[in-house]
Amino acid sequence: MPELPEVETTVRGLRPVLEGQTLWHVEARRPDLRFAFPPDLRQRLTGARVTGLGRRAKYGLVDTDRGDTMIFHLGMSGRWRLDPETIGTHDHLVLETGAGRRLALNDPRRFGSVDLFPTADLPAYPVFAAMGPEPLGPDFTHGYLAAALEGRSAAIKALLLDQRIVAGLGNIYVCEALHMAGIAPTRAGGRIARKRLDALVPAIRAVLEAAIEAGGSTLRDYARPSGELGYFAKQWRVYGREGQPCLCGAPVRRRVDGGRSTFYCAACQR
DNA sequence: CCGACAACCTGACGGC
DNA sequence: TGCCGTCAGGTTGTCG
Repeated sequence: MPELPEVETTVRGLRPVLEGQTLWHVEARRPDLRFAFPPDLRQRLTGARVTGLGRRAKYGLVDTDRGDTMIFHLGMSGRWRLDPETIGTHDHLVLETGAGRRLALNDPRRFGSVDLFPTADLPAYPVFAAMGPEPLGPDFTHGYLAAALEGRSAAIKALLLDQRIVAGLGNIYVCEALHMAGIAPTRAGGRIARKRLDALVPAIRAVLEAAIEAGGSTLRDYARPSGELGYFAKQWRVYGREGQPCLCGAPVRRRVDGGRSTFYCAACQR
Protein backbone atom coordinates (compact mmCIF):
# COMPACT_ATOMS: atom_id res chain seq x y z
CA MET A 1 0.00 0.00 0.00
CA PRO A 2 2.37 2.72 1.01
CA GLU A 3 3.94 4.88 -1.62
CA LEU A 4 3.93 8.66 -1.39
CA PRO A 5 0.17 9.17 -1.91
CA GLU A 6 -0.69 6.59 0.72
CA VAL A 7 1.67 8.15 3.22
CA GLU A 8 0.22 11.57 2.44
CA THR A 9 -3.28 10.19 2.93
CA THR A 10 -2.21 8.63 6.21
CA VAL A 11 -0.67 11.86 7.48
CA ARG A 12 -3.82 13.78 6.58
CA GLY A 13 -5.86 11.19 8.44
CA LEU A 14 -3.66 11.37 11.52
CA ARG A 15 -3.48 15.15 11.64
CA PRO A 16 -6.94 15.85 13.12
CA VAL A 17 -6.44 13.08 15.67
CA LEU A 18 -2.92 13.99 16.78
CA GLU A 19 -2.26 17.66 16.18
CA GLY A 20 -2.24 19.66 19.40
CA GLN A 21 -2.71 16.51 21.46
CA THR A 22 -0.57 15.31 24.31
CA LEU A 23 0.58 11.72 24.03
CA TRP A 24 -0.83 10.40 27.24
CA HIS A 25 0.32 6.86 26.83
CA VAL A 26 2.93 5.30 24.58
CA GLU A 27 3.44 1.58 24.26
CA ALA A 28 6.18 -0.01 22.19
CA ARG A 29 4.95 -3.56 21.92
CA ARG A 30 7.27 -5.00 19.28
CA PRO A 31 10.22 -2.73 18.66
CA ASP A 32 12.07 -4.86 16.13
CA LEU A 33 10.84 -3.56 12.83
CA ARG A 34 13.31 -3.05 9.98
CA PHE A 35 15.46 -1.50 12.63
CA ALA A 36 14.60 -1.26 16.31
CA PHE A 37 12.77 1.68 17.86
CA PRO A 38 15.08 4.00 19.80
CA PRO A 39 15.37 2.40 23.25
CA ASP A 40 14.12 5.59 24.91
CA LEU A 41 11.22 6.10 22.48
CA ARG A 42 8.61 5.66 25.14
CA GLN A 43 10.02 8.16 27.59
CA ARG A 44 10.77 10.71 24.89
CA LEU A 45 7.23 10.59 23.55
CA THR A 46 5.17 10.13 26.70
CA GLY A 47 3.76 13.47 27.79
CA ALA A 48 4.95 15.23 24.65
CA ARG A 49 2.53 17.40 22.74
CA VAL A 50 2.21 16.95 19.01
CA THR A 51 2.80 20.27 17.33
CA GLY A 52 2.39 19.21 13.72
CA LEU A 53 2.49 16.46 11.14
CA GLY A 54 4.22 16.25 7.82
CA ARG A 55 5.72 13.98 5.21
CA ARG A 56 9.05 13.56 3.48
CA ALA A 57 8.96 11.13 0.54
CA LYS A 58 7.44 7.94 1.97
CA TYR A 59 8.12 8.91 5.57
CA GLY A 60 5.53 10.37 7.94
CA LEU A 61 6.67 13.04 10.41
CA VAL A 62 5.17 13.79 13.81
CA ASP A 63 6.68 16.87 15.47
CA THR A 64 6.55 17.28 19.23
CA ASP A 65 7.09 20.15 21.64
CA ARG A 66 10.17 18.35 22.99
CA GLY A 67 12.11 19.15 19.86
CA ASP A 68 11.87 15.58 18.60
CA THR A 69 10.20 14.41 15.43
CA MET A 70 8.89 10.89 15.23
CA ILE A 71 9.71 9.54 11.77
CA PHE A 72 7.70 6.55 10.63
CA HIS A 73 7.89 4.43 7.51
CA LEU A 74 5.11 2.01 6.60
CA GLY A 75 7.29 -0.46 4.69
CA MET A 76 5.20 -2.77 2.56
CA SER A 77 2.37 -3.58 4.91
CA GLY A 78 2.20 -0.81 7.49
CA ARG A 79 -0.80 1.32 8.41
CA TRP A 80 -2.15 3.23 11.36
CA ARG A 81 -5.34 1.90 12.89
CA LEU A 82 -7.58 4.45 14.59
CA ASP A 83 -9.30 3.50 17.81
CA PRO A 84 -8.85 -0.25 17.33
CA GLU A 85 -11.25 -2.29 19.39
CA THR A 86 -8.53 -4.76 20.19
CA ILE A 87 -4.76 -4.63 20.01
CA GLY A 88 -3.29 -7.52 18.07
CA THR A 89 -0.05 -9.23 17.22
CA HIS A 90 1.01 -6.76 14.57
CA ASP A 91 0.19 -3.57 16.44
CA HIS A 92 3.77 -2.63 17.23
CA LEU A 93 3.34 0.87 18.60
CA VAL A 94 0.26 2.20 20.37
CA LEU A 95 -0.35 5.87 21.17
CA GLU A 96 -3.12 7.33 23.27
CA THR A 97 -3.96 11.03 23.22
CA GLY A 98 -5.27 13.31 25.91
CA ALA A 99 -8.59 13.28 24.10
CA GLY A 100 -8.75 9.52 24.51
CA ARG A 101 -8.08 8.53 20.92
CA ARG A 102 -5.90 5.49 20.35
CA LEU A 103 -3.66 4.83 17.38
CA ALA A 104 -1.89 1.60 16.58
CA LEU A 105 0.91 1.23 14.06
CA ASN A 106 0.14 -2.13 12.48
CA ASP A 107 2.74 -3.75 10.24
CA PRO A 108 2.62 -7.53 9.72
CA ARG A 109 5.77 -7.79 7.64
CA ARG A 110 7.73 -5.37 9.81
CA PHE A 111 9.54 -3.74 6.90
CA GLY A 112 8.56 -0.37 8.31
CA SER A 113 10.36 1.67 10.94
CA VAL A 114 9.92 4.24 13.70
CA ASP A 115 12.65 6.63 14.71
CA LEU A 116 13.16 9.89 16.59
CA PHE A 117 15.35 12.74 15.44
CA PRO A 118 15.70 16.40 16.44
CA THR A 119 13.20 18.43 14.44
CA ALA A 120 15.68 21.23 13.81
CA ASP A 121 18.17 18.81 12.23
CA LEU A 122 15.71 16.84 10.13
CA PRO A 123 17.37 17.63 6.79
CA ALA A 124 20.48 15.98 8.23
CA TYR A 125 18.62 12.76 9.11
CA PRO A 126 20.82 10.36 7.12
CA VAL A 127 18.07 8.97 4.95
CA PHE A 128 16.73 12.41 4.14
CA ALA A 129 20.14 13.89 3.49
CA ALA A 130 20.66 11.47 0.62
CA MET A 131 17.27 12.09 -0.97
CA GLY A 132 16.37 13.93 -4.11
CA PRO A 133 13.55 16.48 -4.33
CA GLU A 134 9.91 15.87 -3.57
CA PRO A 135 8.10 15.03 -6.79
CA LEU A 136 5.27 17.41 -5.89
CA GLY A 137 7.62 20.14 -4.69
CA PRO A 138 9.00 23.21 -6.47
CA ASP A 139 12.48 21.74 -7.02
CA PHE A 140 11.27 18.85 -9.15
CA THR A 141 11.31 20.59 -12.50
CA HIS A 142 11.78 19.43 -16.04
CA GLY A 143 15.21 21.06 -16.01
CA TYR A 144 16.24 19.22 -12.88
CA LEU A 145 15.07 15.83 -14.10
CA ALA A 146 16.55 16.24 -17.55
CA ALA A 147 19.91 17.04 -15.99
CA ALA A 148 19.66 14.10 -13.62
CA LEU A 149 18.92 11.70 -16.49
CA GLU A 150 21.44 13.06 -18.93
CA GLY A 151 23.99 10.50 -19.97
CA ARG A 152 22.46 7.74 -17.89
CA SER A 153 22.20 4.36 -19.59
CA ALA A 154 20.16 2.72 -16.83
CA ALA A 155 16.50 1.98 -17.45
CA ILE A 156 14.26 4.94 -16.69
CA LYS A 157 12.16 2.80 -14.40
CA ALA A 158 15.13 2.05 -12.16
CA LEU A 159 16.17 5.69 -12.16
CA LEU A 160 12.74 6.91 -11.08
CA LEU A 161 12.71 4.35 -8.28
CA ASP A 162 16.06 5.71 -7.09
CA GLN A 163 15.15 7.97 -4.17
CA ARG A 164 18.32 10.01 -4.73
CA ILE A 165 16.89 11.25 -8.03
CA VAL A 166 13.34 11.84 -6.89
CA ALA A 167 12.03 10.84 -3.48
CA GLY A 168 8.73 9.09 -2.97
CA LEU A 169 7.95 7.12 -6.10
CA GLY A 170 7.40 3.38 -5.85
CA ASN A 171 6.61 0.55 -8.21
CA ILE A 172 2.98 1.38 -8.88
CA TYR A 173 3.32 5.07 -9.61
CA VAL A 174 6.45 4.69 -11.68
CA CYS A 175 4.61 2.23 -13.93
CA GLU A 176 1.65 4.59 -14.16
CA ALA A 177 3.69 7.73 -14.80
CA LEU A 178 5.76 6.07 -17.52
CA HIS A 179 2.59 4.93 -19.21
CA MET A 180 1.10 8.38 -19.03
CA ALA A 181 4.25 9.90 -20.52
CA GLY A 182 4.51 7.21 -23.19
CA ILE A 183 7.97 6.06 -22.14
CA ALA A 184 9.04 2.41 -22.18
CA PRO A 185 10.25 1.34 -18.74
CA THR A 186 13.42 -0.13 -20.23
CA ARG A 187 14.34 3.02 -22.14
CA ALA A 188 17.74 4.41 -21.09
CA GLY A 189 17.24 7.49 -18.94
CA GLY A 190 19.49 9.59 -21.16
CA ARG A 191 17.82 8.56 -24.41
CA ILE A 192 14.22 9.57 -24.01
CA ALA A 193 12.68 11.41 -26.95
CA ARG A 194 12.27 15.10 -26.28
CA LYS A 195 8.51 15.15 -26.46
CA ARG A 196 8.13 12.23 -24.08
CA LEU A 197 10.67 13.59 -21.65
CA ASP A 198 8.75 16.86 -21.63
CA ALA A 199 5.70 14.90 -20.54
CA LEU A 200 7.39 13.03 -17.70
CA VAL A 201 7.40 15.56 -14.87
CA PRO A 202 3.77 16.54 -15.51
CA ALA A 203 2.82 12.85 -15.69
CA ILE A 204 4.49 12.06 -12.37
CA ARG A 205 2.74 14.99 -10.76
CA ALA A 206 -0.63 14.13 -12.28
CA VAL A 207 -0.47 10.49 -11.22
CA LEU A 208 0.49 11.33 -7.66
CA GLU A 209 -2.11 14.06 -7.34
CA ALA A 210 -4.84 11.81 -8.68
CA ALA A 211 -3.81 9.08 -6.27
CA ILE A 212 -3.87 11.47 -3.34
CA GLU A 213 -7.34 12.51 -4.43
CA ALA A 214 -8.40 8.86 -4.50
CA GLY A 215 -6.74 8.33 -1.15
CA GLY A 216 -8.81 11.19 0.13
CA SER A 217 -11.96 9.31 -0.61
CA THR A 218 -10.54 6.22 1.06
CA LEU A 219 -9.65 8.32 4.07
CA ARG A 220 -13.20 8.40 5.31
CA ASP A 221 -13.22 4.63 5.34
CA TYR A 222 -9.84 4.58 6.98
CA ALA A 223 -10.94 6.88 9.79
CA ARG A 224 -14.09 4.94 10.50
CA PRO A 225 -14.27 3.69 14.10
CA SER A 226 -14.09 0.11 12.89
CA GLY A 227 -10.64 1.08 11.65
CA GLU A 228 -10.64 -1.38 8.80
CA LEU A 229 -9.51 -0.19 5.44
CA GLY A 230 -11.80 -0.14 2.49
CA TYR A 231 -9.02 -0.63 0.01
CA PHE A 232 -8.39 1.65 -2.91
CA ALA A 233 -10.54 1.17 -5.90
CA LYS A 234 -7.96 0.60 -8.55
CA GLN A 235 -8.03 3.15 -11.27
CA TRP A 236 -4.64 2.26 -12.63
CA ARG A 237 -4.12 2.14 -16.35
CA VAL A 238 -1.44 -0.55 -16.39
CA TYR A 239 -0.43 -1.65 -12.92
CA GLY A 240 -1.84 -5.06 -12.07
CA ARG A 241 -3.62 -5.23 -15.42
CA GLU A 242 -1.58 -7.80 -17.35
CA GLY A 243 -3.51 -9.04 -20.39
CA GLN A 244 -6.25 -6.46 -20.04
CA PRO A 245 -6.56 -3.79 -22.70
CA CYS A 246 -4.69 -0.52 -22.52
CA LEU A 247 -6.68 2.59 -23.45
CA CYS A 248 -5.32 2.04 -26.97
CA GLY A 249 -6.69 -1.51 -27.09
CA ALA A 250 -3.38 -3.35 -26.99
CA PRO A 251 -2.93 -5.75 -24.09
CA VAL A 252 -1.05 -4.55 -21.05
CA ARG A 253 2.16 -6.49 -20.62
CA ARG A 254 4.14 -7.53 -17.62
CA ARG A 255 7.84 -8.07 -17.31
CA VAL A 256 10.09 -8.61 -14.33
CA ASP A 257 13.01 -6.32 -13.65
CA GLY A 258 15.21 -6.84 -10.66
CA GLY A 259 12.61 -9.16 -9.23
CA ARG A 260 9.80 -6.65 -9.44
CA SER A 261 6.87 -6.59 -11.82
CA THR A 262 6.68 -3.88 -14.43
CA PHE A 263 3.41 -3.26 -16.26
CA TYR A 264 3.40 -1.37 -19.54
CA CYS A 265 1.85 -1.04 -22.97
CA ALA A 266 4.24 -1.96 -25.77
CA ALA A 267 2.18 0.08 -28.24
CA CYS A 268 1.97 3.35 -26.30
CA GLN A 269 5.34 3.34 -24.59
CA ARG A 270 8.57 3.80 -26.56
C1' DC B 1 27.72 2.79 -13.55
C1' DC B 2 24.51 -1.05 -14.19
C1' DG B 3 21.55 -5.06 -13.53
C1' DA B 4 20.61 -9.07 -10.96
C1' DC B 5 19.80 -11.01 -6.69
C1' DA B 6 19.13 -11.85 -1.83
C1' DA B 7 17.64 -10.56 2.63
C1' DC B 8 14.42 -8.72 5.96
C1' DC B 9 8.90 -10.95 7.30
C1' DT B 10 4.00 -12.30 7.11
C1' DG B 11 -0.27 -13.11 4.75
C1' DA B 12 -3.18 -14.00 0.76
C1' DC B 13 -4.22 -16.74 -2.99
C1' DG B 14 -4.22 -20.41 -6.54
C1' DG B 15 -3.42 -25.18 -7.71
C1' DC B 16 -3.61 -29.83 -6.52
C1' DT C 1 -9.17 -29.53 4.48
C1' DG C 2 -4.44 -28.84 3.91
C1' DC C 3 0.00 -28.32 1.88
C1' DC C 4 3.04 -25.85 -1.26
C1' DG C 5 4.61 -22.48 -4.36
C1' DT C 6 4.18 -17.67 -5.75
C1' DC C 7 3.54 -13.06 -5.05
C1' DA C 8 3.12 -8.36 -2.70
C1' DG C 9 3.27 -1.16 -2.24
C1' DG C 10 10.24 -0.89 0.27
C1' DT C 11 15.08 -0.60 1.41
C1' DT C 12 19.79 -1.96 1.54
C1' DG C 13 23.71 -4.40 0.42
C1' DT C 14 26.63 -7.55 -2.48
C1' DC C 15 28.41 -9.39 -6.64
C1' DG C 16 30.10 -9.64 -11.34
